[in-house]
This record gives sequence, structure tokens and C-alpha cells, in this order.
Amino acid sequence: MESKPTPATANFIRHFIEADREQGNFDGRVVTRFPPEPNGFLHIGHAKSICLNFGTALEYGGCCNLRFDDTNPETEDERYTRAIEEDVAWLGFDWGGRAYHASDYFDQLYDFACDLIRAGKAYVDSLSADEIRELRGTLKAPGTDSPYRERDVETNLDLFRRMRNGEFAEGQHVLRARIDMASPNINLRDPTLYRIRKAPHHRTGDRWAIYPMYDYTHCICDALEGITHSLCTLEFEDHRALYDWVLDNLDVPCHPRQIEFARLELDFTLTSKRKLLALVQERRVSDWDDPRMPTLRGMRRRGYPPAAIREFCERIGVTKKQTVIDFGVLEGCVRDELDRSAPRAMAVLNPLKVVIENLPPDHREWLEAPNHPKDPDYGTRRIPFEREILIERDDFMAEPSKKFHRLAPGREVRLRYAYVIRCEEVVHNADGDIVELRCTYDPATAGGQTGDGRKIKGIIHWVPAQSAIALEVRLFDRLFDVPNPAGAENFRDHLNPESLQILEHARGEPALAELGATTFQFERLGYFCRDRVDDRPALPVFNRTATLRDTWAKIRAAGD
RNA sequence: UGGGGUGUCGCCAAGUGGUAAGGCACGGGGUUUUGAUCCCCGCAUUCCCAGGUUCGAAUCCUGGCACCCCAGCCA
Repeated sequence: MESKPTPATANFIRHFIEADREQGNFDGRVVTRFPPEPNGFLHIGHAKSICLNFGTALEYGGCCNLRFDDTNPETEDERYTRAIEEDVAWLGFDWGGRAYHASDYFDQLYDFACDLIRAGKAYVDSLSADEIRELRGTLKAPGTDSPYRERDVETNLDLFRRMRNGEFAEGQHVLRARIDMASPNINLRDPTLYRIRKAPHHRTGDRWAIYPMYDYTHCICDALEGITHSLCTLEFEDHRALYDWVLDNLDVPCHPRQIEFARLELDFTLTSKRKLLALVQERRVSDWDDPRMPTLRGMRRRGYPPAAIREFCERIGVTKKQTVIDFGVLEGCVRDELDRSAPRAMAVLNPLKVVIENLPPDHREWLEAPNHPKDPDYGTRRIPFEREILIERDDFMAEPSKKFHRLAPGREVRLRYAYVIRCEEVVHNADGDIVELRCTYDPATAGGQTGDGRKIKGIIHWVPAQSAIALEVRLFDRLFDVPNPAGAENFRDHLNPESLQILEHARGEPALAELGATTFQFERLGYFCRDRVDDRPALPVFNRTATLRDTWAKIRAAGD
């Protein structure tokens, strides 16, 4: 990318950071954090946050921490933590060993809560959840003070200690901030700080019977880690007042600035952990890393290079307005990156046999082809040229349309990296289907020349019939091709994996295996990922010659 | 008149009083042993609407309109 008119760090965030630096806030440091809750796998939406947080820190010479927001023991699990670390690393970011957990701070969080109680800023409420909701008021009507709001400090301290010791049942008490039940901002109507949970925590076991809430925890963790700019999504805008209230009323080392940005929305794509989890549990997909999943690991198996996802995050920008990004933008980034980095090979999806009549039956000639059209560092591979070859069925038309310049009766076409052939005869079976083409080749046309200077417009890919190996692959439609993303029941109709054979020319050739790449571009067909899906390679991205949708329709029609 | 946000090309997005960047998509042309890539060229007299201030407004003021978020002991 030569010019980057819209870099990963949003300009509106830069304004805040630069204003802070001019005023000497945070000693000019910039420290961010990526704070996932370990209750699911990372998806494309998280990639935006990761790129923003790490990108911003990098831009200002700061650093970015990884922090697991593990304050809800009921939904979280250690396996997610490891997966998240792997995915962030795969995306290309380094948290420099600073991987923290909110649970690391449980003791300090508890002490701070006691400080709040002693300052008369928090109290133990013994109302039920329903009663609390009742007294909270509505969007338009103010709330009402709890009858327990005026409990004295000693009682509160004692109750809170006993809550921690597990002396009470879940729901019996709760610790609340003492702010303002009449606040127009509902988050300030004495929000819950701690609730009783008897569930074991994946890291602290059964050491705790109470767990802190997000609003109380996040700001303190930020402060303790010396975070300067706490970037989060738009729905937390209303929570900023609470974020600031907690820090203003506690003796913490610093007061980070919370800045909100719009979360990613990609059309046709689900970015709701709940729905993705449902897909896995209902076996609509094989697992979280199924290539149809919009998870980072799904995309990895689909063949998306991490650089493409980073570029995507840069192209879409970061603002405060909620938008829907065209899926094509992501695909474009993937194609651009793959065009740059994917080794090339030839394969045929829907074969049509071609017999080259002026070649002896035992003919085998080794032709050399570059593995990348622009980068010689990718080396070359050798392809056997034989009397019988296979070409793509729709590279031949019995009655060519005006714009069609590939093979047709009496016409010539170049076999990529090989010779020009002419179609002399079309062989049909009893049903009238085309089963074979009889052609002749022009020995004078090696190396891209034609000998007599005639121009050949069409170039098609091919595979030697005897030497080629069959490879079963699976075709996948777009990720979550759902007209109405809200309706999960629509999935079934759109998640239709199909398998088919491709014939790869590379039997006995080490080229593909030795290149070390996971994704290859097959000439004029698209990009194939060699990562395994149900023991078969997945066929992921398509170039414009054959879009995924078109190919799908084609395969279906051919299969009927 | 509950509070908090957002409105610039089909989709993103710069712009912060000086006369509408850029990307994607799209259209046209050229190169090409992938109808790919690559390279040119085109693509908002106008910034949600209506008034106002100003020599000058997407940017300031006033009044509307539209859309999103908030009443978890989730994050």
C-alpha cells in the first residue's frame, strides 16, 4: 500500500490523544488494551478492535495489553483464553507478555469496594433483583431509593465481608454504588457493583463467592495497568459517566480516558457470539473454525491471510457512526493480498477431455512454469504435457458468442505455459453430449510465440489427463449468506457445503507442497486453501473470473 | 423537552470558516502466457432539511427531520 489516506487509527481518536499530549496528560504516554471476555472465539468484529488498539499504541510508540475480562464465571473458560491468544498472535500482534486477567485484581477490587463503603459511596442492598428493577424507574421516570440505601458503614462492611465469605445465597444481597436514583442516566441509578455467585471461576476456583460487575471492574483494571486511552464500542457511551465516577471516588494511580467507536458490521455476516455458539451447538457448522464461520480461525482455514484482515481494518476506518461494510471490501483485501503472495497452480473443476492428435500416445514433455507471475522468488515448477489433457468444460463453446475467445470448433487457443491448439473435431456420445475434443497442436508456438506472428487471444488452463491427481475439495458459499442476519433460522438454506473434484497437475511435482504456503491460486478459478476441513481441502476465495456465487451455480447445474 | 449518540457519492471515509481528499464499487481505454493482476481516465456545483450570521459555511447559530443505544445481580 503506497498511500494510506485513512490509517488504522481513527482521526477522532488521534485528536483526543494529541490533545492529551499537548496538555501533558499521562506524561505523553499512550497505553491501550484489548479486553475480550474469554467466553467465545474471536471473530472479524474483534479484529477491528485489535487492529485499533494495537495500531494506536504502535503509532504513538506506546504499548497494548491483552486483558481477559473474566468477571462472569458462568460463561467463561480457559480454553477460550488460549484460543484468543493464538488468534491475536496469528493476526500479527504482540502484547509483549502483558496478558492480564480481571481476576488478577479481585483482591484489590474488593479493597476498593470497602473504600467506597467507608466513604458512604456504596451500600449492600438486600432487595431482590425484581425489586431493584422495580425501583429503578423507567427511561422517563426517576427511580426510588432502596430502603437499604441508608445502612451505616459498619453494617455494610460486615454484610459485604460475609457476602464474600459465602454466607449468603445468590441473589440475597448485592453491593451497589450510592449515586443518584433520579439520574437521567440509568447507569447512575445506584448500579450494582458486586453480585453473589457460587459458581467456580476458571482461574480462581471457589475462592470467591462474589464477583465484580463490568462497569466497576473495567475502569479500575485500566487504571491499575496505567492504560491511558480505553477504547470501547458505542454502547458503552452511557457508561462513561460511571467509569469516571468510580475512578473519581477511588484512590487510583491514573484516570484513563474512555473513547467509544462504532463496532464492525459486515453485511451477510454474523458477529454475535451467542448466535455463533448456537451454530456450533446445533451442528450447523463443524466447529468454531469451520471455514464458513466469521471467526478468525474460520477465516484462517478459509485461506484468508492475516495481512488481508489487517488491511481490511485499515480500509474501513474507525468512526462513531454505525455502518454496514460491503462484504466485497473484505474479499477485495483478501484477493489483493493473495494476488501478492499466493503461489499459482493449475487445476480443472469440470473436466472435458482433449486429445491432441498430432502427439504420439507416449509423449511426455516437461514444461516449466513460474509459481508466481510477478515474483521470481517463488521459483518455477514443471508440468508434463501429454497427448490427452483435460480442460475446463466452459472453456469450450460449440457455438461461440461474439465475446467468447476461448476454444470453439475450428478455433485456436493457447494452453497456458504450453502450446496453441486448434479444435478439429467435437465428439458426442449417444445422448448428444460433448465428451471429447480432437485437437492438433502447433509445435512452433512454445514460449508465447506463434511463429508466424498471428495473435491468439484466448489462454486457458489445463491439466495432463494421465499425470493429474484428483483432489476432493469443498465449495463453500459466502460466509453467512443470510438475507436477514437477525433470523438465525434462515441459516440452513444458506450453509450448503458441496464437494467436488478438482484435478491438479502436480502429481509427482513437489512444487505445491514445498512452497510452504497454505493458500494457492489456481489459474482463473480462485484461491484454494490447503487447510483441512473434514479431511478435505477447503476451497475458499474466488477471483473475479469465477466468483464464488457463479461457480456455485455452475457446479449445481453441471451436477443435475 | 428522559438521557446518550450519529447524519459528507451505491458502500466506507477525510474535512474543524476559505471555496468537497482517498479507498471500494461502477463506467471507458491500454498492457498482459490467468477475461486476473497492473496502468491511465471518468465518477458529489455539493455535504439530512429549512432559515440565519459572514466577503465567504459541510464546517458557526436557530429550528426541524431521520436513525442507533440505555431500564442485566451480562460484557
